[in-house]
This record gives sequence, C-alpha cells and structure tokens, in this order.
Amino acid sequence: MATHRTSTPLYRRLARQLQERIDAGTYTAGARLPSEPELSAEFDVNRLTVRQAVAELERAGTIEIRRGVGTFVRPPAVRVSIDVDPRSQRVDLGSVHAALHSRDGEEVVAAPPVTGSAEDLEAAGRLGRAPGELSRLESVIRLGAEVRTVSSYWLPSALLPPGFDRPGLRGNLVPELARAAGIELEYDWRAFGAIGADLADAELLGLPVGTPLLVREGVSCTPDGAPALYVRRRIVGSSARFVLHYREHPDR
Amino acid sequence: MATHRTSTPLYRRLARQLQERIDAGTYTAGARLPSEPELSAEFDVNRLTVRQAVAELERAGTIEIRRGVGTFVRPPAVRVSIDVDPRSQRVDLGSVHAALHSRDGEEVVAAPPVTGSAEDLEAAGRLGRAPGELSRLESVIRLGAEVRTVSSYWLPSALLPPGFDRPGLRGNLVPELARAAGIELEYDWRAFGAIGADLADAELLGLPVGTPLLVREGVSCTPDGAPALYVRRRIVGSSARFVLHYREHPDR
DNA sequence: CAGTGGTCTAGACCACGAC
DNA sequence: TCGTGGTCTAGACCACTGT
Repeated sequence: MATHRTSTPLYRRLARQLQERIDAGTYTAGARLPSEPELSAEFDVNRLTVRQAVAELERAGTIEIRRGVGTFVRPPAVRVSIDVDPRSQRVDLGSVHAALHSRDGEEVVAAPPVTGSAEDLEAAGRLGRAPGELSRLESVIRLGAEVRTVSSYWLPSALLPPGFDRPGLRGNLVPELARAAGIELEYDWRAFGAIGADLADAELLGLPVGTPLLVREGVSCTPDGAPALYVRRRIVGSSARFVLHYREHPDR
Repeated sequence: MATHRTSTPLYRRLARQLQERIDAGTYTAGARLPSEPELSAEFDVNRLTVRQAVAELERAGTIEIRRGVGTFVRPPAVRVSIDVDPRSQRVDLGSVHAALHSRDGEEVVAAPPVTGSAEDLEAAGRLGRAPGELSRLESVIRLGAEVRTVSSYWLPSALLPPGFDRPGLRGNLVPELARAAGIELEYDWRAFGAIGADLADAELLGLPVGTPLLVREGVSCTPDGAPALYVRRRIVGSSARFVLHYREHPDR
C-alpha cells in the first residue's frame, strides 16, 4: 500500500477506508479504533500518515480522539434545539439562555478596551456609532462544565451599568443589563453564519482551532429604534441549532 | 526557540506569533507570508512544525494557502447576505437562489437510492414516512465556477416528477419541482446549524475536510400541512449568511 | 526552470489516562 | 507502569504555479 499509482494521497485513501469501515459498521458508534501503531502496521504506512488520516476524520466529525485513551467512533451528534418564533418581534428574554444555560449561566470573562480593530469597526458600523463611544464585553456560556458559547457584546458606554464589566460576573447578561440600564430591548435583526474557531475562541472553548462554530449575530434596539447593542455569539456547532417554526401547529 | 519550558506546544506558539504579526499589520491583508523554508530558518524549527502552525491559521480562517504560490493573509470575508422575512409563511421562490445562484443555477449531481442509512432514517422521520417511500436527490449550487452549496433532498417518490433525478439537470430545483408535481410548497420549519465538511462534501466543494459549513435544513409541506420535502443544504460558511429582519424599516 | 507548498518516511521523546 | 495519542526533528521526493 505504500506506493500510490493514483494521485489521491495515501492518507486520504486511508481516511476513506476507515470511513467505509465506520459506515459499514465494522467499527460501530462508541467503539474504539485500532491504535495508531496498529493501523500503521496493518496498512504498512508511517504512523504520521495514519495520524493525517485520523485527523481528517476527526475534523469531519466522524471520530473523537482522546489523548492517552484512544480514538472512538462518534455517535450521532445530539444538538440542543432552540426555538425561535419568527413572528415575534420582541426579544424572548431567556429562550436562548433557557436552552443553553447551565445553572451558573453566563459569565463575563473580559471587558477589553474598544480599539480600532476590524471587529470593533464592524460593531461600530452596525450600531452607527464611533468606536470611541462603545464598550465591549466578552462572556462564555457553559453547558455543564464545558464552555459551549462565546459571546462578544458592543454597546454605547453610556448604556453599560456600573459593575457589568467585572470579570466573573454571572447571570443572564442581556436581560439583567437591560433592566439595570432601564431600557427595553427588541430585535432589530439577527443573522446566522458559520466559521471555524480562531486561536482565541479555540482556547476559550477548549477545542481545536477550526472547530465549526455557528455564529449568531445581530443588533438589538430600544423601542424607538435606536441601536443599543450588537452581539455576536459563537456556539459550538455540534451542540446547538436554531429552529424557526412557520406553521401554527408544528407537526413535530 | 527549539526548547520549550512551557507546556504550550511549539507550533501553537509559532501560530500565535504569526497571528500577532497579522493583527499588528506586519503582514497586511493580501500580503504573502514568508515561505515555509524561510519561516523554518527564522524561527529555527523544523519545516513540519511550521506547517502545523500555518495549517492552524488556515483552519482559523486568517490565512489562505495556495499550492505552488505561497500563503497569504486573508482579507475579511465577504459573505452574501440572504434576507429571510421572518413573518412570511410562504416559500419565497427564489430568495436563496437569487442570492446564491450563478447563471447556471442548481445542478443535480446524483439520485442515490434511499437505503437505511442514518441520514435516510432521519429524513424519513422528519417526513413521517418509511424510507422505502422516499426518493433522494443531491445537487450543487455554484457561485461563479466554484461549488458553494451542496444540497440533499428527500421527498415521497410519488411527488418526484419524471426526469428530475437525472444527473446534469439544471434549474431552480424546488420551484420547478413543485410546478411539475402540481403542488404548492410552504415552509413548515427551518433550522440553522454548523458542521465541518465530511469527506464527501469536501470533495464536492473542493475544500479541505472540516471546512465550516452552515447547515440550513427543514421541511416544506403542502398547504394542507402534509410534509412533502425535507431539504438539508450545506453552504460554505465563508460565502453566505442568513439575515432575519424584525423591524419594518431596517436601519441598514 | 526555480520556488512554492504537499506527501511520506524513520526515529525519538513527551504528556496523558487508566490500571 | 503501560499503552495511548501529541510533538518534534531530519531528510527525501513529488506536484503545482508562474516565469
């Protein structure tokens, strides 16, 4: 197997073979794959080549690698479904939180200064403000013990109640912030996208760089239409999805 | 630099240093990074270690590697924004297509048999049918010359008009299918998630395995509420996002 | 053609988890 | 302590791109 007449790289053909075994049930969900030295011997390839194949399957989401233990076939992902009523115009104070929060809720981890970074400029543009008028908060939301969501908030500094920029603060950030600031918030718009975890998010989430994240971002405004908050959440893709129901009596 | 007293691996520290240079503007958007041998010499590490660092930054989306040419700092992603009216209950025949389609539109690439695979079973469950009653279509949507969306459709075989399972068929699949079948389709529900490209999708998209994809899936039904179509689209995360507007007069 | 990134090997040592 | 995956090196050759 060490030679290759085709142009498909060895590690990819190995990955395909392993994927076929998983699809065929040779390795069932939850089962341990042969160790790297074993695969290396079986297919007569270098261990590094095995690792390339295995790394691809992990990025594809079909296996999970546990250091010091082994690599295992991933069972189908169980995602938390968060319902969004597409006709409601009001912020549902807690729909996201109810589904994603652990008992400890959201935790502020930092309040970095708003400089002129690309992120800051984009946020400023969304809010129709100058970067200098804004404050920024970073928070994490845990599911059980693990961080599953990282959020960034930008808002006019005048609307940031004292103490909310203190790292370690816990609670349901948006509703508590609105209450403390004495304002009402409603959705202006929300958008969904997907990106890979960058170095900073990967560290916060304890996951590999490039892990697929669902991005949900948007602007909330006060009832008179003034933009008051830009939020950008990155949610681990394998742990949640957002569902919009369009019929009065959902079938399932 | 070759020794490390900290537990942070060498390649990750290298990745951070490169990221810092990009953030600081030492390497500006579009600029070429030093070649792998050059970085290897500058930091006095093996070329494979350089490659690990560079691969991480590519997965993080901050650089782009072009074989035979060099590695370049990615300019900020330009995503197509697809507007979704959250109050409309009707399928907007073409909103997605208008934004994502090239002149050639969507192209059927396969009509694989519906076996008992995990995907098939999930689709059958969503439609409230047995897998044996269903047909399946696979299609791609190009943006320019490149595939940017892969879609899978499941529908009762009785609703599949003759000829629609012919690979190479081009057009606006869903509306043309509805017309040919003589039915009206409206949204039942839609969901957003994020996953990494698996081996098959990566090949169709011509992108690395694990590339973040935005998943938009859902069931459409006939006006009487009977589920008629389950669709699951995988859209390259860097090329599109879905926007929901909640106010009558969007600010931007 | 020269230079770039892509693949593959052989071998070494380390960090982690379970026993 | 052992077996697992994680990191790092040195060196070789290949495939692609632009000139």
